[in-house]
Amino acid sequence: MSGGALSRVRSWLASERRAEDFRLPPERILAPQLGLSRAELRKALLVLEAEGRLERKVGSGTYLRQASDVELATSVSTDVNVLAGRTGPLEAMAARVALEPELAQMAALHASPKQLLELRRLEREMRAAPDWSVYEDLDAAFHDLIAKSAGNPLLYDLHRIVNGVRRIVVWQRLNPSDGAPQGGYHSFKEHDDIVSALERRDHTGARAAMSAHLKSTIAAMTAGG
Amino acid sequence: MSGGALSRVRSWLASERRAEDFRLPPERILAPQLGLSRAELRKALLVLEAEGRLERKVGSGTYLRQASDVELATSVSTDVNVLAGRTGPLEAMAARVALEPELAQMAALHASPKQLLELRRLEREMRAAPDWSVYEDLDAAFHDLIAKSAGNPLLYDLHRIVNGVRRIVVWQRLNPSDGAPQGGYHSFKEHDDIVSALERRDHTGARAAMSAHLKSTIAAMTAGG
DNA sequence: TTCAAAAATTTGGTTGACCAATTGCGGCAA
DNA sequence: TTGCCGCAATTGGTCAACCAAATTTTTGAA
Repeated sequence: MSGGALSRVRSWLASERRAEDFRLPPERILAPQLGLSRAELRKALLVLEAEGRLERKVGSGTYLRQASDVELATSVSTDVNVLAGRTGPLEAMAARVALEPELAQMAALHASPKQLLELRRLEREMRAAPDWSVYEDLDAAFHDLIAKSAGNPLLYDLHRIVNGVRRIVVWQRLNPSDGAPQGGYHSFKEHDDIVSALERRDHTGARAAMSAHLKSTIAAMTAGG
Repeated sequence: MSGGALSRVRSWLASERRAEDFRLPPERILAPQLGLSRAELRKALLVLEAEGRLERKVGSGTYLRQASDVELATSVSTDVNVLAGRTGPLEAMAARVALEPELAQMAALHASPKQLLELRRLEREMRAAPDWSVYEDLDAAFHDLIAKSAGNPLLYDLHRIVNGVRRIVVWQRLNPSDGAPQGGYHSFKEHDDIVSALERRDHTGARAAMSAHLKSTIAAMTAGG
């Protein structure tokens, strides 16, 4: 299926806004209206049903689900590759600057002792990473655990999207022959500062340490580092 | 298609982890392995392809795409109803507190003159809203436009998810007989302050005005307002 | 023996016929 | 007149046959 049928059905849905219990015309009628074969239409409907956008009942019809609310977000692509494709490194960083200081602040208040131990362990393993790919895995896990420790499920989900996008953007720039981060790599001390602030339960310190870390990362990126 | 075929294929993929260029067995071979008809398997593969998980090439085969990165985000639920179901009002506000001051700051730098005129128009219409449902529509559009004006596609997408969740959470609390916002409603002045700062291109002022607006909203919520 | 073109095979994609589930209408009994 | 049941029509779902694209093998010429 080319994306054509799916986008055509989406466009049609957007132009045919109805109440949330809107019943679509039968497939055999809608398909020719949209210039599609019934099979093509069915594929698009299948994807939309899997997205939770529609409900299809044999013998009854196909119904739109809670259109006004679902539309608001279902047009948001969570295909991380698509998001990464339209996100530059600095844009990804801007999203991190928005989310991660807030998450660090919340983590200082909510992290469990076990989570703090794990963060300290990850911080140490990053210093010993044998190459950049291992370092990046550990770095993503480090930031993911901070986000999880914050205790806000919605913010955690948003962070996971951003973390996924960021990883793809970073992988596009990594040269596998670049070896490993050296001992003076700026992030090592910054990660230490973050974990120390979390351990002290210093929420403003944790926020400041995370902001400093991200700004330092942006500076290194814009310096071509 | 019951969810059975799709989840069966997902489980099989999870147990058969391979390198990112993993080529799946041909449909005619994999279907009987999974106890599915070829048609059932094809529907599951279609959904997974739409999610960006797979790439299917006629005459060549079906390939897994960047599993380690895609997995990071595909387990994130973007069904706004599901997200709303596990998000309380204060948690939704925490997500807004993280995102919207940053977006307001960026909007002050990037908004077009046309977008500023539209924001001013929305701000005025909100003062005249005949009931809460109209007010909420305008309010969502107001915040959506600020997010769009910021010029960062990833942050805009994140905001749309949050805005969708927030709308559902708010609708659960709205009593339709509550009438309309009164003339002294705190948000009226706060929206004015935000738009004024944007018009002045005052990015720190815009950030502060948005923060104040959100804190005021939280205070009203926790006071039972 | 090697290389290029043609043929055969393999793979995912489409189609019309038919199947399964639901709805609505008409007829009949109380 | 009302309620229930059976049947036909309608709706989405499945299937085997066939189609389109890519890959592999075979053939023929140099």
